[in-house]
Amino acid sequence: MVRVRFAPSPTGALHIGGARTALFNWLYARAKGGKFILRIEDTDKLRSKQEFVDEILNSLKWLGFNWDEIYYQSKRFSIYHEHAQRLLQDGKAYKEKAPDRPGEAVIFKVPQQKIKIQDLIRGEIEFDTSIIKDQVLIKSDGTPTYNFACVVDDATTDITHVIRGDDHISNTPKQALLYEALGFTLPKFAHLPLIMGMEGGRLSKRTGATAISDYRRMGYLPQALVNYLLLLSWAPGDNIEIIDIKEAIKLFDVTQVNKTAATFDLKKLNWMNNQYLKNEDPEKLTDTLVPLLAEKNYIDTNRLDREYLVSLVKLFQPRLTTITDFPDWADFFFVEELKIEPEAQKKFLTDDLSAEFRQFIEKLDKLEKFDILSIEAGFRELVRELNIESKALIHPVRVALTGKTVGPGLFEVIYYLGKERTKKRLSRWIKGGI
RNA sequence: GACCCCGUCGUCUAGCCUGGUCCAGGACAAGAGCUUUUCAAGCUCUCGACACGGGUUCAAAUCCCGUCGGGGUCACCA
Repeated sequence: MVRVRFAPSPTGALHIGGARTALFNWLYARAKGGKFILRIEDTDKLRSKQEFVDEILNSLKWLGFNWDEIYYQSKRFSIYHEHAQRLLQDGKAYKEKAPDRPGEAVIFKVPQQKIKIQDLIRGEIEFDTSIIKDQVLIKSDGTPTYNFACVVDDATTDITHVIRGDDHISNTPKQALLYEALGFTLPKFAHLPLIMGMEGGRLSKRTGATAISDYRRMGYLPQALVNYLLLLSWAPGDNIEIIDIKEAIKLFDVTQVNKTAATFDLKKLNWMNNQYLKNEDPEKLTDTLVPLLAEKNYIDTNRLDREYLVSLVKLFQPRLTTITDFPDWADFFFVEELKIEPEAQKKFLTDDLSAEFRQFIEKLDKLEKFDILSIEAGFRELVRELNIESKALIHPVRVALTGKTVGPGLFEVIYYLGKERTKKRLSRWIKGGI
């Protein structure tokens, strides 16, 4: 049975690169009907933090990567010592006391040989281990080193496929030597290309947000982020780009993953997010929006007109790049003190439109039905009477009502704003009032 | 520096393994237009790449070699 693992170190948040590694492991496990195992590499007591463990686990859950087993390296120290002892007894390792350190370290005698690694993605990679110096297995404070703990864990938890970042290629010969020395069978390896930042080099905080939780906070949908990550170094074929995870499980094949490092492109992620957002169930979208709106005091969750809120969400849905665009763009529906963008006011509300606005209000008052079609009919009629272009009045009215030059169709805006609020906002620009 | 990995439009990629159907296809971005009530969406179009040089071959993006370029690793970090 296929058993893969994702082994983050809780010294920081789960980032884009880690998430992609987790995704490919998870996909492989699901595709093969195997197990996806999580291993928390918390041997570094100083840098590992519980908050990061929580953060990583939450991000993984949010992305939908459910795991079948979880291990903590900090709870397995006796296992590492046991295996180190074996190597000591076999004469494959020795102890050494460094002058400036308290205890003794266990060090692996690295055999000098040529070693060939079969990589599922890259094929055969050959190394000459004579340039590798003896490796510390157990540090003088008793904690295992990364390479040692990694090998012992992968072997004792029956990992069949090690799918990890490219940056581990040079660890592979060291680990292979340890497998041999310990008498373990070598798993299969697949080294994923790294994800680079737009400026070249590894994706880093300088280049933009790297933590998955940041993307969540910024209003990205987990499906969109996963879909985007999926397209980095892998393609489902047939020019498919938007693909749901179930379909991806069917099509995924590690051996078809690219060898080339991919650059993280926020613009494409944004496009992807919009694609998912406009097809998202409005009810669900409303659910995620409610806490955000409550936080801004835009709504009172105790007396919420949900149906009304859902219609507002639908109004903006095809335009959203991120979820958080909604509170920013739809603010005028929720606040009584309308903020008018200075630029917008300058552009469309400098001329005196008292007469036009007054007549529009009269039209609205005369409407038999206050619905979108009637509002538009009334508006068109007025424009005809005034003998002006529609847009000559549409733009100023939009700014007066929303404070912005961009937004949904004006007649929908008026309908959902309601007659009273519409009149009130227009009358502000009428000299001498209504 | 040594060792290892990689090199198709600005970016993500298809094609490469199994040479010809590729004067290289799709997507994002950019630009133009349609629609129009702004923006977004949608639709149409444009721009744009096989890193370079040698081979092999009737034929190379595809196979081989070299060069150059990019990246990674060289810790008692993980």
